[in-house]
Amino acid sequence: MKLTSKGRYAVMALVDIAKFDNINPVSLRDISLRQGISVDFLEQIFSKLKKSEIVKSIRGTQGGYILRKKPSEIKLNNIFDAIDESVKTVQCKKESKKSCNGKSSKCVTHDLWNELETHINSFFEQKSLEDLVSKKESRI
Amino acid sequence: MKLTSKGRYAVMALVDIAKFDNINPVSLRDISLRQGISVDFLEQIFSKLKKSEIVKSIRGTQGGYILRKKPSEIKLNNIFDAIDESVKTVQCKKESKKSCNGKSSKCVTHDLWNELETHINSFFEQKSLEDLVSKKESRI
DNA sequence: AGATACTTGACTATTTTAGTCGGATTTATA
DNA sequence: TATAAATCCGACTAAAATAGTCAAGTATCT
Repeated sequence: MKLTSKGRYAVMALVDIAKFDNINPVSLRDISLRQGISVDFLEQIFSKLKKSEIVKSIRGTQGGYILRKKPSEIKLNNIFDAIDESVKTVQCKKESKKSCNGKSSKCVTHDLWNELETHINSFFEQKSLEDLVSKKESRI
Repeated sequence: MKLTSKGRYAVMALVDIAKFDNINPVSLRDISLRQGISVDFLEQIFSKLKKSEIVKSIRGTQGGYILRKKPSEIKLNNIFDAIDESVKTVQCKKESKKSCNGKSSKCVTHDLWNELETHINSFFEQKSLEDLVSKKESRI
């Protein structure tokens, strides 16, 4: 199991924006320079973040991106969902009851993977951008 | 983040063995038929499980694999470590203090990923094969 | 001897990842 | 109004990882 760059970058970029107020838009170029991520790649990521209404874009000179919500209201799972990088432990989502791996009976570890998925997601659901900006480890 | 087939299969296969006592060896062919995983692929996986001393092999007719320890002593993290499928949230393992993503300062989300890794691993460290064989949800 | 099963290592097709590239549109400002 | 700075959009691609397959060998039981 590993985290993809896209997921890591998305969070890094949003933390970067959150740190610089939510009044002035932050350009991808600035994020690129500060975080060391290519502008082209950031564009791809932000296209999705925008569709999911996590950020708002302002075009033209002096443009950039602004968070649509307060940092405390943006949870990590919102971010991962937006860029389609959510946790996937099993393939059989559609016909979860019928077939699992081509076998007719539910696979022996089916419940386990669901549990794992829930466990990881609970982490993402608790962490917000705010937790990352203020490095106080507010929750314990 | 997603779980690979190799990881999923490894656990499925070991649960399968655990279910059939630890006295008679279980052949890969049997596991293959019951779990729907190709024998060739299982061979790859078991080669590693053997190296990590999770299973013992018995060659020849009526041969197969046996667990080396009690199901309660085989934790999921042992399995994932064995097949080299552990959780990886950051690349910068070696020089964790010096550089992160090519930048000189520690990246803004560095601590976050370590936390995530710890969180996921704690799940793997608690779950043993026994928990999966006896579907009683012993914990809680 | 023959069948069964593990052992080993190389090979491969497909998919995913991690970007890059080109061109278009929008907008502030000089 | 021209220009520069930005977002927007879609196609493209090299490299790596995934998910196996394949072939040939060795050990062991009957």
